[in-house]
Amino acid sequence: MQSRIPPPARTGGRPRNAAADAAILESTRQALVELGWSKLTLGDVATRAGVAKTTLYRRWAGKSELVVDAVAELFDELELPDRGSLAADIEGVVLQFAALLGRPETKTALMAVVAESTSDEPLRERIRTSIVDRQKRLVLAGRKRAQERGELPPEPDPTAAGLTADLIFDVIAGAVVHRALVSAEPVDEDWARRFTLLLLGGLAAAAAQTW
Amino acid sequence: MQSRIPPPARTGGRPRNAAADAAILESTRQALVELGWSKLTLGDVATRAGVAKTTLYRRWAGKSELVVDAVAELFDELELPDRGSLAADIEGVVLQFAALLGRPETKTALMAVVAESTSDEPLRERIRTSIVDRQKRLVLAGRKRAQERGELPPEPDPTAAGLTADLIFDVIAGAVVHRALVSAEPVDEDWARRFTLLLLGGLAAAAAQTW
DNA sequence: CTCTTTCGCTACGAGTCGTAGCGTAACTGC
DNA sequence: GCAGTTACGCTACGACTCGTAGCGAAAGAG
Repeated sequence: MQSRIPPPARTGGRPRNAAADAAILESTRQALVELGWSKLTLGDVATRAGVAKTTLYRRWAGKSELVVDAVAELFDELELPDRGSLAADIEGVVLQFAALLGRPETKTALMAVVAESTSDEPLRERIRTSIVDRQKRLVLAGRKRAQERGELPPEPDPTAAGLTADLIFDVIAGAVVHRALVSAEPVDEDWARRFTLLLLGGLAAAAAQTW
Repeated sequence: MQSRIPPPARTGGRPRNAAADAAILESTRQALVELGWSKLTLGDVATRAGVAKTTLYRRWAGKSELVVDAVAELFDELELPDRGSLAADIEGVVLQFAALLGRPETKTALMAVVAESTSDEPLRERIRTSIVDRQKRLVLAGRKRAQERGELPPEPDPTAAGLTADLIFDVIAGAVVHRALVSAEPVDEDWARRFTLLLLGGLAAAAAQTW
């Protein structure tokens, strides 16, 4: 599940040190904070984790795979508490994304691995399952909840529903990422409120508030 | 304007070869296509451009700065033809962004330099003025045009108007980037149409179409 | 006790980085 | 012209990182 290079799964032999995995991933995050993506070296991570460099290469294929696993763990924390309304739930999602993207280790790592993935299909798939899908869960959960509340109509056509969900996910995640990393402006409660207003009601609603 | 390291601007001395600048930037884009960001080396770019490696270092501080300039030139092409309505103009912006992000050289470079900029403030500012602001122009022009058409109300408060413009820009650019690079799905006319519908009318309008 | 796998360690060739030093080329002002 | 100044191409260099190979020792299974 975690290691890119799985143990041979045969019987017998010395088992892998599971604690080393945790130490390596934690050291990776720490190195990301202190050095950033580009200056992070696997040799340095190995030293921090107290393992040999060769052990690292026996478990992960390279820097990208290791970093994806290291930051993916942070996305496990994502949840979507029921805040009572669709608008409040959206703000909750936005603020959770923002909190994760605010961490220095995710800031520098996420964009870098996505950049790598543009010419590495297996890596892209790895990112999708380890990180992206864990975010998308929240969107799907929020929509389901809104439908149960009657805030959104049910969906007869599952194909169209999937397309719309993908669209909404790209809009939410994309906007937060762009705001946080490209514009480099804070994603605070005020911004989340205005974004939610725009998403729910469109440009007309946003205009009614601020113009 | 282009070179990160400006010529001393004093009188006398041999002038810089301007043609070399163009050759270097073109070679950089070519190398990005063939090698991608991570495998691109300055030595390789210098060889392609037919200049010495030292010349490259005399003009640019490093890989990030060079690549930013190389891809920034592509963003000069951005324009916003009047398509007659706000909706059509938005679709035009989306498709123009998508066309740029579809190029392999921008695909791999944009995310990488943004990742670098998370721990390099001057680089971030450079990206802002060279790339981001050239995109934002289109959003501002589209809004102005829509106001002249009467599709959007005028804006008395310039501060609030600026905040809203920033918000809309993050939503549009973020969604397109996320769709194209993270989700790795095509940004075609169909997607652009559905996105525009969502942006103009909000979730309710999107639901009315597909649910 | 044997077989199997992992681990830490050392060492290595290959490649990249960014810079220094040198001689030459190109342009300006006297 | 001629001196002063800057850009250029070239070579060479130490420092660093990469990913791997080889070794002996450790830890479990049967």
